[in-house]
Amino acid sequence: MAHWLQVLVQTPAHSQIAGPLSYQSECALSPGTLVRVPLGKREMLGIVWDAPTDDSLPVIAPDKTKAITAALDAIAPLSAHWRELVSFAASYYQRSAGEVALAALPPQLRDLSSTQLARRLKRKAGQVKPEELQAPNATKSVAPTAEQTRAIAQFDTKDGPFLLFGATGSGKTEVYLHCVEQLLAREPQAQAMVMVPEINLTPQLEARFVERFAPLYGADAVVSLHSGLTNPQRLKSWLAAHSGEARIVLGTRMAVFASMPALRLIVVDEEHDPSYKQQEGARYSARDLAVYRGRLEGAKVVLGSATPSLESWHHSRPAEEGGRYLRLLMPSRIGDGSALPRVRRVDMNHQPKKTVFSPPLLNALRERVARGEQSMVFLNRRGYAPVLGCSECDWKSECPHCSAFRVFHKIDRTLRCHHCGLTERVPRHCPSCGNPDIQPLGRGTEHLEEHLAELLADVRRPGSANEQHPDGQPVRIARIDADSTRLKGALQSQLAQVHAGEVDVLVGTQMIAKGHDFRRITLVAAVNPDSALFSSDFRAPERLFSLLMQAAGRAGRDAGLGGQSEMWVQTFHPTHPLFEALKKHDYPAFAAQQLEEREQAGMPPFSFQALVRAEARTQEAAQAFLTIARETAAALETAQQQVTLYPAVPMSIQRIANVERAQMLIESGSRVALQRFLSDWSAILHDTRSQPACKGLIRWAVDVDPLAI
DNA sequence: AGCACGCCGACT
DNA sequence: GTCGGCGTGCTC
Repeated sequence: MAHWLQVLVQTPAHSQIAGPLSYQSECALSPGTLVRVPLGKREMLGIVWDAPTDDSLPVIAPDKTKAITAALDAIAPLSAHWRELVSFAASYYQRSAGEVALAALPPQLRDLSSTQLARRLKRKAGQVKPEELQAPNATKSVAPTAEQTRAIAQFDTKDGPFLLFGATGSGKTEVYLHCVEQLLAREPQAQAMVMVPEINLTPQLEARFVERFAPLYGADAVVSLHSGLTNPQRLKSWLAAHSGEARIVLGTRMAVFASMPALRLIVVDEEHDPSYKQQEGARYSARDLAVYRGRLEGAKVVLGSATPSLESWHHSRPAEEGGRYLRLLMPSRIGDGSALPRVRRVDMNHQPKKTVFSPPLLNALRERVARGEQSMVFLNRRGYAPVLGCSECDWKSECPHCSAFRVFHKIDRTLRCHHCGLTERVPRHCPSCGNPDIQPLGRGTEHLEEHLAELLADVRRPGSANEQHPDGQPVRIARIDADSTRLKGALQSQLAQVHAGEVDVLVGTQMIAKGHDFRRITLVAAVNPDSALFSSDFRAPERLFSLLMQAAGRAGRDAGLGGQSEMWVQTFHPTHPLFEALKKHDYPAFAAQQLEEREQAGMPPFSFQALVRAEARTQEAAQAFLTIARETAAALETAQQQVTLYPAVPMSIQRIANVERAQMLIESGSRVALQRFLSDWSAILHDTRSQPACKGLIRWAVDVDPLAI
């Protein structure tokens, strides 16, 4: 007796087969079971999916169906909750369920045959677990502050979702630890998930959770899930989470899809961070899915940030005004001496032209070096100069394959395109007119590092008696950016140098603003943050404010030095509301002002957006695809209802690696209306591809709730 | 996406 | 005469 099964496989986004495929099986298999199925000439991993409720099966000719190759029944079926999460994500972000489901599983599960997998699981089961756990005597939990206690008490008595709005250094991690601890103690099976935005932040988080929970539940109770793991490690973590053996899963955005049978708490740390939005394939927001999943599974959700996303802040307005999240406030830094740093604005209109380091900032830096304190200088542009130009003709270092300039890297005398990767040696003469005088235009971190070394060459840091320089040693400057940390482990070792006090001034990109706890830094300077103030991206101010607040949070974390710590901002617009709010460390004021602007302009969170992006050989083909899809959409009933389709436009970087890019914005005041339209429209989008005018189209994709437009 | 089939240039 | 270029088309 053969059974019909609906099976999801990793069907490519643009293939015609989007839904589950029909297979036959000797025995009935419950939904969620992993299977291996033949597809064309290949054998693939599949997941038995729920049959459609209207039992119109099979839709496909019975003689075309094949039998499944094997059922991987050594692994428990994925739960109904997990399947619902996948189905929701697929439909919300306009991708096939198969793509979302299979991408959410550890890659090795796809690669291993059923026998290989069985072997692996057996080996795992054979491992002996330590019988006795260490007595929890080592748990040296510090007494929580009054603010932490209040936040924890609210977490305990309310359902959430919660927005934990806590200043940098207010001890948010301690609150997470407490919430997790209480929850796991109360229920013997309960599991918790804690997400962080970046892989770089997982080691220190893991250390804290292991320190706290390994004595209570064993070392295997805490696992990590992120793309830095090897495939076997990832499979191991995934299986531990899936079996319930792991009580705590730490990870990056991919962790939101971890299979956890008894999930009771999801923490999203630094919830405002753009890294939570996947930027390829299914472009999901792990933060938003965490909230959805929490509601689905009855797990509490805590979003934490010192500078919440305006979406989350808006959602956490008072319930009377329609807020859905509960705001937990922790405004104070821990420790008496460690007040928030004083913010000092330098009006660059009053400085000599082309000044990089204004005299007052330079003096402040010199003083810190002379006192043996550390400073951090921050510029969001790596390389030596963003453009190289000829002084005689109008040649500029344009990339031949992209509509962008190649960046001058003095360190290896190369011109590098940061978009397509093209790297060439810097020409000796202007390639256009032969003039040997080629000038760097603008400044990057490499230049800053070099320039600072010249400016501070005469400063001596305090020497101790046993050193060979009785007058003190010259200043030590280090640079941390994507270039200096390219090699594996380089970031960790560079950070260690800073921590060890072997660096006086640290120059870097936003990489150094995030998360790293530099205790001895007393001055942070943003050299040139103005460009974000007038960016065409309406979220640029939000990102800048968050970045500057985080950078400021790096200063003066050591209680002993906190009193004198400073955040410097060089700007041509010192009275801009963003800097006014920054000076007062007043996120709520900044958010109120931004939300007002957004409401006036009808932008998120007061409207909902989706973007269709097209890539093609020619700009015409990319735009033709979008324009035809837009014109065809007009016939749809749902297109008339509260949905606006804007004309197709070239993307801000129009060409990358000789691929032309265009996009089209869709906006609606109603999330539901937008969703209805998108799902109606997707068939049209797929069909549009075959139009003659779209010849040369390479790919297209929908981005729901895009972060950058 | 893979992996086929399918029809035109430079090689043992 | 073949090896192989990647252009279209299918996969329950």
